[in-house]
Amino acid sequence: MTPEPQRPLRADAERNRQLIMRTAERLIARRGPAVTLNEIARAAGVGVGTVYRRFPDLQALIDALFTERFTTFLRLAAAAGQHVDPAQALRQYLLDAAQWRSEDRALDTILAHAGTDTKPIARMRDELGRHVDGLVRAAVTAGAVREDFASADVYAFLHMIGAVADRTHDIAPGAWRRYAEVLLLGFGLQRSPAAHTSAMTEEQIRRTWPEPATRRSADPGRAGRA
Amino acid sequence: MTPEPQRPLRADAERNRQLIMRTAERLIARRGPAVTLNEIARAAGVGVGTVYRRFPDLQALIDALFTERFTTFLRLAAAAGQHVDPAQALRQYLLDAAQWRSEDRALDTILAHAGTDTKPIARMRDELGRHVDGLVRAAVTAGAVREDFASADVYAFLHMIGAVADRTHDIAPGAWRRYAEVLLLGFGLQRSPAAHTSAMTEEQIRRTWPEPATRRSADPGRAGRA
DNA sequence: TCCTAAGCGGATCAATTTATCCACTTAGTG
DNA sequence: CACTAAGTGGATAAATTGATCCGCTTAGGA
Repeated sequence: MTPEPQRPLRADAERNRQLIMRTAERLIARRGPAVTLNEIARAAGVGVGTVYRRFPDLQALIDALFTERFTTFLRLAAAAGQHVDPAQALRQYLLDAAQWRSEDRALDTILAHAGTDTKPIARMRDELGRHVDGLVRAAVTAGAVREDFASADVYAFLHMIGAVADRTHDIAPGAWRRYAEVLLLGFGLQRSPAAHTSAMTEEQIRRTWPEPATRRSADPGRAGRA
Repeated sequence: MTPEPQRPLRADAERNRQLIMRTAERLIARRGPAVTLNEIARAAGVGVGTVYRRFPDLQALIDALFTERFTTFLRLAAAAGQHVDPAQALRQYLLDAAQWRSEDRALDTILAHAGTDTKPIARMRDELGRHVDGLVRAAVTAGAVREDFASADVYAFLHMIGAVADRTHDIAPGAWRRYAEVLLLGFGLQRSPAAHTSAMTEEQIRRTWPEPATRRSADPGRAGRA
């Protein structure tokens, strides 16, 4: 609930808060939303009480992580916006975000389980929306993408790349780039099939299908909370 | 474990087995891997004992559902193979599988959580692999796709479409088609940008980002069991 | 240095989940 | 129809999880 406490935390408390969040990330990356606050406390080497005092429940912890993540999206969008060439700008945002998405193994769970109805989050979402919209509009106007390209395509792009990245991370780490390239081509944001980012080997495919998993968390883990 | 009992089940038992599986699908589609066998029993209107006798645990139930699903993949691949035109064949498999993937809301969870090490499943996987390989090789030979197109791209395609479909199902049901088209274009399996399958509206985007979710199931729900 | 508000940790309890067991019912063969 | 192997359901034991509470410790201002 409380996004940021008014009185700053005592130094040790703040340290613990960070420790808890970093530990939670690690655990979430490994086990998905099935993690437990008690479990996180143990892994972080602090008492359960310490965790529960700072984060009433797992939801609150995930929301906090979500806010951090969202900030990163904003930063990337702003950075990309610096480019003078609209095509470059859009391409950079897509690729930077994709790269980050492919590296942060906790991101999917965090995005999927964050509560999204709080005021500050709504504000950040609007801001990101504006940034992305700007990038997209500029690129379309400049004729650098197919003319029906829209913001939705940016989000879809990231979801798609994320799906591939999550399933190939341990097997063929760079594999997502191939699909990023294919999508950019399909969107008309890139012309030629680019340097061969080759497909995966037989064995790599086998290990991707179906992908590993953990129980707990509507991983289709979807639906439910909404 | 037991994939198919040797002595056929008594009629009423078989009926209950089906009832349980159909109920489980519904519940999994709605709540992801967070479902409980007791919960399924209640929803199916049978006793817990009945469920546990047939399926020792949730894993067994999911494995059974997985086998059914895999059979469907095989059927689609075989059907697509009938086409004389290799381009048509590959395209049909991709689109049929994608459509099905977008409709079966339980599929992602089932694929993500199935145990994959059993003999019969390995056999089915090999068979599907051969089918898909055949489709891909024929299309490449015919020059209907970019020459570095590989089987891995087929699986990646489905993961990517699945990601979009799962997140837009309730909001913009046909949205996945747009991205299927973009991917086909990017893979060189299709030439022109096709009839405008337009992007989503502002409001639709907002509701997709981030998407709804349920706890439990490493949805990131990933990693863990492997 | 002293004092106290703030923080800490983990024993402990409530709630939920998982899974078993067994007295009762029923399909379906002879 | 009668008999029995097969199946049924749900009360309940065991295990796991979620969350609180409170006596002890400590940061950091006066």
